[in-house]
Amino acid sequence: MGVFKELQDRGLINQVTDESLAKRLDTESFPHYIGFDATASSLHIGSLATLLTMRRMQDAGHKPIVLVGGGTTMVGDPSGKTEMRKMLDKTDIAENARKFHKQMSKFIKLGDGPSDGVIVNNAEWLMDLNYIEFLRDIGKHFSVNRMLTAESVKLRLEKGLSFLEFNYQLLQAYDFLHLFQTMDCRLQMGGSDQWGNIVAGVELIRRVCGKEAYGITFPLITKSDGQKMGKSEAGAIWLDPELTSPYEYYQYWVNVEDNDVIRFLNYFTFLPLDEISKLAELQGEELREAKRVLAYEVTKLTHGEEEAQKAEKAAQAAFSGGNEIDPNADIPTVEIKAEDLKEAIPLAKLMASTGIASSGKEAKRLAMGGGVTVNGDKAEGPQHPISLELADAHGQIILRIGKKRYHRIRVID
RNA sequence: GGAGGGAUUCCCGAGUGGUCAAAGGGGACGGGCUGUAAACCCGUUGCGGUAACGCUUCGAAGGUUCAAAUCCUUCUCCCUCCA
Repeated sequence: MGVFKELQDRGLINQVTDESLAKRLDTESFPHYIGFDATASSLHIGSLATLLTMRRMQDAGHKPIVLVGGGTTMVGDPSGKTEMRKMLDKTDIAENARKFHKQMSKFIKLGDGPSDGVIVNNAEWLMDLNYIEFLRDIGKHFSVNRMLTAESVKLRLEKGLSFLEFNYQLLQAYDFLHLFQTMDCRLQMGGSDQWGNIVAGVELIRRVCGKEAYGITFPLITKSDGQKMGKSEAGAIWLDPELTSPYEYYQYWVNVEDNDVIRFLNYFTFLPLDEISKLAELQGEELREAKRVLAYEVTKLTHGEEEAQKAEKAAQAAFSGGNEIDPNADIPTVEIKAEDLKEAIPLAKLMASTGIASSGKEAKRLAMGGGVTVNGDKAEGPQHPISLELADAHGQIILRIGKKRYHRIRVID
Protein backbone atom coordinates (compact mmCIF):
# COMPACT_ATOMS: atom_id res chain seq x y z
CA MET A 1 0.00 0.00 0.00
CA GLY A 2 1.22 3.46 -0.81
CA VAL A 3 2.25 5.67 2.03
CA PHE A 4 -0.26 8.31 1.07
CA LYS A 5 -3.11 5.83 1.12
CA GLU A 6 -1.93 4.58 4.47
CA LEU A 7 -1.86 8.07 5.93
CA GLN A 8 -5.26 8.73 4.49
CA ASP A 9 -6.74 5.52 5.88
CA ARG A 10 -5.39 6.38 9.27
CA GLY A 11 -7.13 9.73 9.10
CA LEU A 12 -3.89 11.66 9.09
CA ILE A 13 -4.52 13.77 6.03
CA ASN A 14 -6.49 16.95 6.05
CA GLN A 15 -5.59 18.74 2.84
CA VAL A 16 -3.18 18.26 -0.06
CA THR A 17 -2.11 20.94 -2.49
CA ASP A 18 -2.22 18.51 -5.39
CA GLU A 19 -4.00 15.16 -5.58
CA SER A 20 -1.41 13.75 -7.93
CA LEU A 21 0.97 13.65 -5.00
CA ALA A 22 -0.58 10.39 -3.85
CA LYS A 23 0.84 8.54 -6.84
CA ARG A 24 4.09 10.43 -7.06
CA LEU A 25 4.95 9.54 -3.48
CA ASP A 26 5.07 5.90 -4.56
CA THR A 27 7.43 6.42 -7.44
CA GLU A 28 9.61 9.37 -6.50
CA SER A 29 11.61 10.22 -3.47
CA PHE A 30 10.35 13.27 -1.66
CA PRO A 31 12.57 14.98 0.81
CA HIS A 32 10.02 16.71 3.00
CA TYR A 33 10.07 19.00 5.95
CA ILE A 34 8.06 19.82 8.99
CA GLY A 35 8.75 22.80 11.15
CA PHE A 36 8.75 22.68 14.92
CA ASP A 37 8.86 25.78 16.95
CA ALA A 38 11.58 25.93 19.49
CA THR A 39 9.56 27.41 22.32
CA ALA A 40 9.14 24.22 24.31
CA SER A 41 12.18 22.62 25.80
CA SER A 42 10.75 19.18 25.25
CA LEU A 43 8.16 17.94 22.85
CA HIS A 44 4.81 16.82 24.15
CA ILE A 45 2.24 14.51 22.71
CA GLY A 46 0.75 17.31 20.65
CA SER A 47 3.66 16.71 18.28
CA LEU A 48 3.55 12.96 18.44
CA ALA A 49 1.32 12.30 15.45
CA THR A 50 3.53 14.58 13.39
CA LEU A 51 6.70 12.81 14.46
CA LEU A 52 5.21 9.44 13.68
CA THR A 53 4.07 10.66 10.30
CA MET A 54 7.63 11.57 9.47
CA ARG A 55 8.62 8.10 10.47
CA ARG A 56 5.98 6.61 8.21
CA MET A 57 7.29 8.72 5.37
CA GLN A 58 10.83 7.70 6.12
CA ASP A 59 9.84 4.03 6.14
CA ALA A 60 8.46 4.61 2.67
CA GLY A 61 11.83 5.92 1.57
CA HIS A 62 11.37 9.66 1.88
CA LYS A 63 13.96 11.79 3.58
CA PRO A 64 12.62 13.71 6.55
CA ILE A 65 13.92 17.16 7.31
CA VAL A 66 13.15 18.44 10.74
CA LEU A 67 13.21 22.17 10.77
CA VAL A 68 13.71 23.71 14.15
CA GLY A 69 12.31 27.18 14.12
CA GLY A 70 15.24 28.81 15.82
CA GLY A 71 14.81 31.89 13.67
CA THR A 72 11.07 32.02 13.21
CA THR A 73 10.44 31.35 16.87
CA MET A 74 11.88 34.77 17.43
CA VAL A 75 8.97 36.17 15.49
CA GLY A 76 6.02 34.05 16.55
CA ASP A 77 3.46 32.44 14.30
CA PRO A 78 0.06 34.11 14.49
CA SER A 79 -1.70 31.06 13.05
CA GLY A 80 -4.08 29.54 15.51
CA LYS A 81 -2.98 31.78 18.29
CA THR A 82 -5.15 34.38 19.80
CA GLU A 83 -2.34 36.29 21.35
CA MET A 84 1.16 37.17 20.51
CA ARG A 85 3.55 34.46 21.35
CA LYS A 86 6.20 34.99 23.88
CA MET A 87 9.49 35.76 22.26
CA LEU A 88 12.49 33.86 23.44
CA ASP A 89 16.02 35.01 23.32
CA LYS A 90 18.75 33.38 21.30
CA THR A 91 20.30 31.29 24.01
CA ASP A 92 17.02 29.74 25.14
CA ILE A 93 16.16 28.81 21.61
CA ALA A 94 19.56 27.31 20.93
CA GLU A 95 19.30 25.28 24.10
CA ASN A 96 15.88 24.00 23.11
CA ALA A 97 17.12 23.13 19.67
CA ARG A 98 19.80 20.94 21.20
CA LYS A 99 17.23 19.00 23.18
CA PHE A 100 15.34 18.41 19.97
CA HIS A 101 18.08 16.21 18.64
CA LYS A 102 17.74 13.78 21.46
CA GLN A 103 13.98 13.59 21.17
CA MET A 104 13.83 13.34 17.42
CA SER A 105 16.30 10.51 17.21
CA LYS A 106 13.81 8.30 19.01
CA PHE A 107 11.36 8.60 16.20
CA ILE A 108 13.29 8.97 13.01
CA LYS A 109 16.63 7.65 11.92
CA LEU A 110 19.05 10.52 11.59
CA GLY A 111 22.14 10.40 9.46
CA ASP A 112 23.65 11.03 6.04
CA GLY A 113 21.98 8.30 4.00
CA PRO A 114 19.52 9.13 1.24
CA SER A 115 16.46 8.60 3.41
CA ASP A 116 18.07 9.46 6.71
CA GLY A 117 16.56 12.34 8.59
CA VAL A 118 18.36 15.60 9.14
CA ILE A 119 17.71 18.42 11.53
CA VAL A 120 18.16 21.95 10.35
CA ASN A 121 17.72 25.20 12.17
CA ASN A 122 16.34 28.10 10.20
CA ALA A 123 18.29 30.52 12.33
CA GLU A 124 21.19 29.53 10.09
CA TRP A 125 19.75 31.31 7.10
CA LEU A 126 17.29 33.73 8.65
CA MET A 127 19.53 35.51 11.08
CA ASP A 128 21.74 36.97 8.41
CA LEU A 129 19.02 38.10 6.07
CA ASN A 130 19.42 41.55 4.69
CA TYR A 131 16.19 43.46 5.04
CA ILE A 132 16.33 45.33 1.77
CA GLU A 133 17.34 42.28 -0.22
CA PHE A 134 14.65 40.24 1.39
CA LEU A 135 11.98 42.79 0.61
CA ARG A 136 13.12 43.03 -2.97
CA ASP A 137 13.60 39.32 -3.69
CA ILE A 138 10.90 37.75 -1.57
CA GLY A 139 8.57 40.50 -0.49
CA LYS A 140 7.68 41.44 -4.04
CA HIS A 141 5.98 38.07 -4.51
CA PHE A 142 3.50 38.62 -1.73
CA SER A 143 0.26 40.49 -1.95
CA VAL A 144 -0.89 42.14 1.23
CA ASN A 145 -4.47 42.06 -0.01
CA ARG A 146 -4.19 38.34 -0.32
CA MET A 147 -2.50 37.87 3.04
CA LEU A 148 -5.22 39.85 4.72
CA THR A 149 -7.83 37.39 3.56
CA ALA A 150 -6.12 34.49 5.31
CA GLU A 151 -8.26 33.04 8.05
CA SER A 152 -5.50 33.17 10.61
CA VAL A 153 -4.82 36.81 9.92
CA LYS A 154 -8.49 37.76 9.90
CA LEU A 155 -8.90 36.33 13.33
CA ARG A 156 -5.97 38.23 14.63
CA LEU A 157 -7.04 41.49 13.03
CA GLU A 158 -9.80 41.60 15.60
CA LYS A 159 -7.44 41.15 18.51
CA GLY A 160 -4.49 42.96 17.06
CA LEU A 161 -1.61 41.67 15.02
CA SER A 162 1.82 43.18 15.04
CA PHE A 163 3.75 43.82 11.86
CA LEU A 164 6.34 41.45 13.19
CA GLU A 165 3.91 38.57 13.33
CA PHE A 166 2.37 39.51 10.04
CA ASN A 167 5.71 38.70 8.46
CA TYR A 168 5.76 35.18 9.74
CA GLN A 169 4.22 33.78 6.60
CA LEU A 170 6.97 35.27 4.45
CA LEU A 171 9.64 33.75 6.60
CA GLN A 172 8.06 30.33 6.54
CA ALA A 173 7.61 30.52 2.79
CA TYR A 174 11.23 31.52 2.54
CA ASP A 175 12.24 28.51 4.64
CA PHE A 176 10.52 26.24 2.17
CA LEU A 177 12.19 27.97 -0.76
CA HIS A 178 15.56 27.70 0.90
CA LEU A 179 15.16 23.98 1.60
CA PHE A 180 13.87 23.45 -1.89
CA GLN A 181 16.95 25.08 -3.35
CA THR A 182 19.51 23.57 -1.04
CA MET A 183 18.10 20.12 -0.28
CA ASP A 184 15.60 19.46 -3.03
CA CYS A 185 12.87 19.52 -0.42
CA ARG A 186 9.65 19.42 -2.39
CA LEU A 187 7.08 18.75 0.25
CA GLN A 188 6.10 20.51 3.41
CA MET A 189 3.76 19.01 5.95
CA GLY A 190 2.16 20.55 9.00
CA GLY A 191 -0.95 20.97 11.07
CA SER A 192 -4.08 22.24 9.41
CA ASP A 193 -3.42 25.68 10.86
CA GLN A 194 -0.30 25.78 8.70
CA TRP A 195 -2.20 25.52 5.42
CA GLY A 196 -1.86 29.18 4.55
CA ASN A 197 1.84 29.26 5.34
CA ILE A 198 2.50 26.08 3.40
CA VAL A 199 0.63 27.25 0.33
CA ALA A 200 2.54 30.52 0.48
CA GLY A 201 5.75 28.54 0.27
CA VAL A 202 4.51 26.43 -2.63
CA GLU A 203 3.60 29.58 -4.52
CA LEU A 204 6.86 31.29 -3.74
CA ILE A 205 8.77 28.34 -5.13
CA ARG A 206 6.68 28.40 -8.26
CA ARG A 207 7.30 32.11 -8.75
CA VAL A 208 10.97 32.10 -7.99
CA CYS A 209 12.01 28.75 -9.47
CA GLY A 210 9.14 27.94 -11.77
CA LYS A 211 8.96 24.50 -10.21
CA GLU A 212 6.27 22.57 -8.41
CA ALA A 213 6.36 21.86 -4.68
CA TYR A 214 3.69 20.29 -2.53
CA GLY A 215 2.01 20.56 0.81
CA ILE A 216 0.08 18.24 3.07
CA THR A 217 -1.71 19.18 6.25
CA PHE A 218 -2.77 16.97 9.11
CA PRO A 219 -6.09 17.32 10.83
CA LEU A 220 -6.09 18.95 14.20
CA ILE A 221 -6.16 16.02 16.56
CA THR A 222 -8.55 16.51 19.40
CA LYS A 223 -10.07 14.32 22.03
CA SER A 224 -13.72 13.47 21.60
CA ASP A 225 -14.65 16.08 24.17
CA GLY A 226 -13.12 18.68 21.89
CA GLN A 227 -10.08 19.29 24.03
CA LYS A 228 -6.66 19.51 22.53
CA MET A 229 -4.37 16.59 23.07
CA GLY A 230 -1.74 16.47 25.65
CA LYS A 231 -3.16 18.02 28.73
CA SER A 232 -3.89 16.09 31.86
CA GLU A 233 -4.45 16.90 35.50
CA ALA A 234 -0.70 17.04 35.87
CA GLY A 235 -0.23 19.40 32.95
CA ALA A 236 1.24 18.62 29.57
CA ILE A 237 2.21 15.06 28.70
CA TRP A 238 5.82 15.27 27.61
CA LEU A 239 7.78 12.84 25.55
CA ASP A 240 10.80 13.33 27.76
CA PRO A 241 10.81 10.67 30.49
CA GLU A 242 12.35 13.18 32.87
CA LEU A 243 9.25 15.31 32.62
CA THR A 244 6.57 12.66 32.28
CA SER A 245 7.55 9.24 33.58
CA PRO A 246 6.81 6.25 31.37
CA TYR A 247 4.29 5.13 33.98
CA GLU A 248 2.35 8.38 33.83
CA TYR A 249 2.68 8.34 30.09
CA TYR A 250 1.19 4.87 29.91
CA GLN A 251 -1.57 5.93 32.27
CA TYR A 252 -2.47 8.83 30.04
CA TRP A 253 -3.05 6.48 27.15
CA VAL A 254 -4.96 3.76 29.01
CA ASN A 255 -7.24 6.45 30.28
CA VAL A 256 -8.37 7.79 26.93
CA GLU A 257 -12.08 7.80 26.31
CA ASP A 258 -13.84 4.96 24.54
CA ASN A 259 -14.61 7.17 21.59
CA ASP A 260 -10.96 7.97 21.05
CA VAL A 261 -9.23 4.60 21.25
CA ILE A 262 -9.58 3.44 17.69
CA ARG A 263 -8.76 6.82 16.20
CA PHE A 264 -5.71 7.02 18.40
CA LEU A 265 -4.55 3.55 17.44
CA ASN A 266 -4.58 4.77 13.87
CA TYR A 267 -2.79 8.00 14.62
CA PHE A 268 -0.28 6.92 17.18
CA THR A 269 0.73 3.33 16.49
CA PHE A 270 2.22 1.30 13.68
CA LEU A 271 -0.22 -1.53 14.14
CA PRO A 272 -1.49 -2.75 10.77
CA LEU A 273 -4.85 -1.40 9.81
CA ASP A 274 -6.55 -4.80 9.81
CA GLU A 275 -5.42 -5.42 13.35
CA ILE A 276 -6.86 -2.10 14.37
CA SER A 277 -10.14 -2.86 12.71
CA LYS A 278 -10.30 -6.06 14.74
CA LEU A 279 -9.89 -4.05 17.91
CA ALA A 280 -12.54 -1.69 16.62
CA GLU A 281 -15.10 -4.46 16.93
CA LEU A 282 -14.68 -4.60 20.68
CA GLN A 283 -17.61 -3.28 22.60
CA GLY A 284 -18.14 -1.75 26.02
CA GLU A 285 -15.88 -3.11 28.67
CA GLU A 286 -13.82 -5.02 26.15
CA LEU A 287 -12.50 -1.74 24.85
CA ARG A 288 -10.16 -1.75 27.78
CA GLU A 289 -8.16 -4.28 25.83
CA ALA A 290 -7.87 -1.82 22.96
CA LYS A 291 -6.76 0.85 25.40
CA ARG A 292 -4.19 -1.50 26.84
CA VAL A 293 -2.80 -2.12 23.38
CA LEU A 294 -2.78 1.57 22.63
CA ALA A 295 -0.99 2.44 25.85
CA TYR A 296 1.56 -0.30 25.41
CA GLU A 297 2.30 0.48 21.79
CA VAL A 298 2.63 4.21 22.25
CA THR A 299 4.76 3.83 25.34
CA LYS A 300 6.95 1.40 23.45
CA LEU A 301 7.38 3.84 20.59
CA THR A 302 8.26 6.66 22.90
CA HIS A 303 10.24 5.01 25.67
CA GLY A 304 11.17 1.59 24.35
CA GLU A 305 9.92 -1.90 24.96
CA GLU A 306 11.41 -2.35 28.40
CA GLU A 307 9.81 0.77 29.82
CA ALA A 308 6.52 -0.14 28.21
CA GLN A 309 6.54 -3.52 29.91
CA LYS A 310 7.41 -2.00 33.25
CA ALA A 311 4.62 0.52 32.92
CA GLU A 312 2.17 -2.17 31.98
CA LYS A 313 3.17 -4.36 34.89
CA ALA A 314 2.89 -1.48 37.30
CA ALA A 315 -0.55 -0.70 35.95
CA GLN A 316 -1.68 -4.27 36.31
CA ALA A 317 -0.39 -4.45 39.85
CA ALA A 318 -2.16 -1.27 40.77
CA PHE A 319 -5.47 -1.85 39.07
CA SER A 320 -6.06 -5.57 38.97
CA GLY A 321 -7.74 -5.50 42.34
CA GLY A 322 -5.06 -6.80 44.63
CA ASN A 323 -3.49 -4.50 47.15
CA GLU A 324 -0.09 -6.00 46.60
CA ILE A 325 2.11 -3.64 44.67
CA ASP A 326 5.17 -5.05 43.05
CA PRO A 327 8.09 -3.55 44.97
CA ASN A 328 9.79 -2.82 41.68
CA ALA A 329 6.75 -1.42 39.97
CA ASP A 330 7.45 1.86 38.33
CA ILE A 331 5.07 4.13 40.14
CA PRO A 332 5.83 7.61 41.45
CA THR A 333 7.93 7.28 44.55
CA VAL A 334 9.04 9.60 47.30
CA GLU A 335 11.54 8.80 49.98
CA ILE A 336 11.36 9.59 53.63
CA LYS A 337 13.85 9.05 56.40
CA ALA A 338 12.97 6.38 58.95
CA GLU A 339 13.75 8.72 61.82
CA ASP A 340 11.18 11.18 60.56
CA LEU A 341 8.56 8.48 60.93
CA LYS A 342 9.53 7.31 64.40
CA GLU A 343 6.71 9.39 65.73
CA ALA A 344 3.58 8.93 63.67
CA ILE A 345 2.84 12.01 61.60
CA PRO A 346 -0.56 13.07 60.28
CA LEU A 347 -1.36 11.92 56.78
CA ALA A 348 -2.08 15.38 55.43
CA LYS A 349 1.24 16.67 56.69
CA LEU A 350 3.10 13.85 55.06
CA MET A 351 1.35 14.40 51.77
CA ALA A 352 2.14 18.08 51.79
CA SER A 353 5.76 17.71 52.83
CA THR A 354 6.50 15.06 50.22
CA GLY A 355 4.83 17.00 47.46
CA ILE A 356 2.19 14.37 46.85
CA ALA A 357 -0.34 17.10 47.50
CA SER A 358 0.44 20.64 46.44
CA SER A 359 -0.44 22.13 49.81
CA GLY A 360 -1.60 21.11 53.23
CA LYS A 361 -5.07 22.37 52.40
CA GLU A 362 -5.13 20.25 49.31
CA ALA A 363 -4.06 17.18 51.25
CA LYS A 364 -6.67 17.84 53.88
CA ARG A 365 -9.40 18.18 51.33
CA LEU A 366 -8.47 14.90 49.73
CA ALA A 367 -8.34 13.08 53.03
CA MET A 368 -11.58 14.59 54.19
CA GLY A 369 -13.35 13.68 51.01
CA GLY A 370 -12.39 10.08 51.52
CA GLY A 371 -10.07 10.10 48.57
CA VAL A 372 -6.93 8.76 50.19
CA THR A 373 -6.09 5.14 50.80
CA VAL A 374 -3.13 3.95 52.84
CA ASN A 375 -1.97 0.44 51.95
CA GLY A 376 -5.44 -0.26 50.68
CA ASP A 377 -7.32 1.03 53.73
CA LYS A 378 -9.31 4.20 53.50
CA ALA A 379 -7.73 6.96 55.56
CA GLU A 380 -9.96 8.27 58.31
CA GLY A 381 -9.08 11.87 57.73
CA PRO A 382 -6.27 14.38 57.57
CA GLN A 383 -5.03 13.28 60.98
CA HIS A 384 -4.72 9.63 60.06
CA PRO A 385 -1.39 8.68 61.62
CA ILE A 386 1.39 7.42 59.40
CA SER A 387 4.13 5.56 61.19
CA LEU A 388 6.89 3.09 60.56
CA GLU A 389 4.65 0.14 61.34
CA LEU A 390 2.77 0.74 58.11
CA ALA A 391 5.80 0.02 55.97
CA ASP A 392 5.84 -3.46 54.48
CA ALA A 393 8.75 -5.84 54.16
CA HIS A 394 10.19 -3.71 51.38
CA GLY A 395 10.01 -0.61 53.51
CA GLN A 396 7.25 1.00 51.54
CA ILE A 397 3.85 2.47 52.13
CA ILE A 398 1.43 2.81 49.25
CA LEU A 399 -0.82 5.84 49.11
CA ARG A 400 -3.61 5.94 46.64
CA ILE A 401 -5.26 9.23 45.82
CA GLY A 402 -8.54 9.06 44.08
CA LYS A 403 -8.94 5.95 42.07
CA LYS A 404 -5.96 6.23 39.86
CA ARG A 405 -3.03 8.01 41.38
CA TYR A 406 -0.62 5.80 43.24
CA HIS A 407 2.33 7.00 45.23
CA ARG A 408 4.92 4.97 47.00
CA ILE A 409 6.53 6.22 50.16
CA ARG A 410 9.84 4.47 50.55
CA VAL A 411 11.34 4.52 53.99
CA ILE A 412 15.10 4.89 53.95
CA ASP A 413 17.66 4.99 56.74
C1' G B 1 -0.67 62.90 19.06
C1' G B 2 -6.28 63.52 20.77
C1' A B 3 -10.87 61.28 23.17
C1' G B 4 -12.84 57.33 25.78
C1' G B 5 -12.96 52.23 28.03
C1' G B 6 -10.50 48.49 30.71
C1' A B 7 -6.95 45.26 34.05
C1' U B 8 -10.73 40.77 39.68
C1' U B 9 -8.94 34.43 42.43
C1' C B 10 -6.64 28.47 36.81
C1' C B 11 -10.03 30.76 32.65
C1' C B 12 -14.50 33.67 31.54
C1' G B 13 -17.00 37.06 34.39
C1' A B 14 -20.07 39.70 38.67
C1' G B 15 -18.87 42.96 42.39
C1' U B 16 -18.49 50.63 43.25
C1' G B 17 -16.69 51.80 51.10
C1' G B 18 -18.12 47.42 55.78
C1' U B 19 -22.40 41.53 55.70
C1' C B 20 -15.97 39.95 50.22
C1' A B 21 -11.40 34.88 50.42
C1' A B 22 -14.91 37.88 46.74
C1' A B 23 -21.66 35.80 42.99
C1' G B 24 -22.25 32.78 38.57
C1' G B 25 -20.27 29.69 34.79
C1' G B 26 -16.22 26.76 32.81
C1' G B 27 -12.20 23.77 34.03
C1' A B 28 -9.83 20.84 37.61
C1' C B 29 -9.91 17.63 41.73
C1' G B 30 -12.56 14.24 45.39
C1' G B 31 -17.01 11.00 46.38
C1' G B 32 -21.16 7.92 44.24
C1' C B 33 -22.41 4.83 39.85
C1' U B 34 -19.02 2.03 36.46
C1' G B 35 -15.00 -0.73 32.95
C1' U B 36 -8.41 2.87 35.42
C1' A B 37 -14.49 4.86 29.84
C1' A B 38 -18.44 8.41 28.89
C1' A B 39 -22.89 10.52 30.78
C1' C B 40 -25.18 11.64 35.33
C1' C B 41 -25.65 12.98 40.75
C1' C B 42 -23.12 15.09 45.23
C1' G B 43 -18.99 17.81 47.22
C1' U B 44 -14.39 20.75 47.09
C1' U B 45 -11.63 24.51 44.61
C1' G B 46 -5.89 31.17 48.21
C1' C B 47 -2.34 29.70 52.40
C1' G B 48 -1.51 28.13 57.67
C1' G B 49 -4.24 25.84 61.78
C1' U B 50 -7.57 19.47 64.56
C1' A B 51 -10.47 23.81 65.45
C1' A B 52 -11.54 28.68 67.11
C1' C B 53 -9.10 31.81 64.24
C1' G B 54 -5.14 34.10 61.66
C1' C B 55 -2.49 35.57 57.27
C1' U B 56 -1.92 36.93 51.98
C1' U B 57 -4.94 38.13 47.42
C1' C B 58 -8.73 41.89 43.18
C1' G B 59 -2.42 45.26 37.21
C1' A B 60 1.99 48.16 40.42
C1' A B 61 3.33 51.76 44.10
C1' G B 62 1.63 55.33 47.41
C1' G B 63 -2.56 57.93 49.98
C1' U B 64 -7.66 58.92 52.36
C1' U B 65 -10.66 56.11 56.08
C1' C B 66 -12.12 53.02 62.26
C1' A B 67 -12.69 50.01 57.57
C1' A B 68 -10.89 49.75 50.51
C1' A B 69 -11.48 44.97 45.04
C1' U B 70 -14.50 49.34 45.71
C1' C B 71 -12.50 56.53 46.87
C1' C B 72 -7.86 59.77 45.49
C1' U B 73 -2.69 60.26 43.19
C1' U B 74 1.18 58.44 40.16
C1' C B 75 2.87 54.49 37.11
C1' U B 76 2.56 49.99 33.77
C1' C B 77 -0.06 47.30 30.23
C1' C B 78 -4.41 46.38 26.96
C1' C B 79 -8.60 47.80 23.87
C1' U B 80 -11.93 51.16 20.91
C1' C B 81 -12.71 55.60 18.06
C1' C B 82 -10.29 59.96 15.73
C1' A B 83 -5.43 61.66 13.32
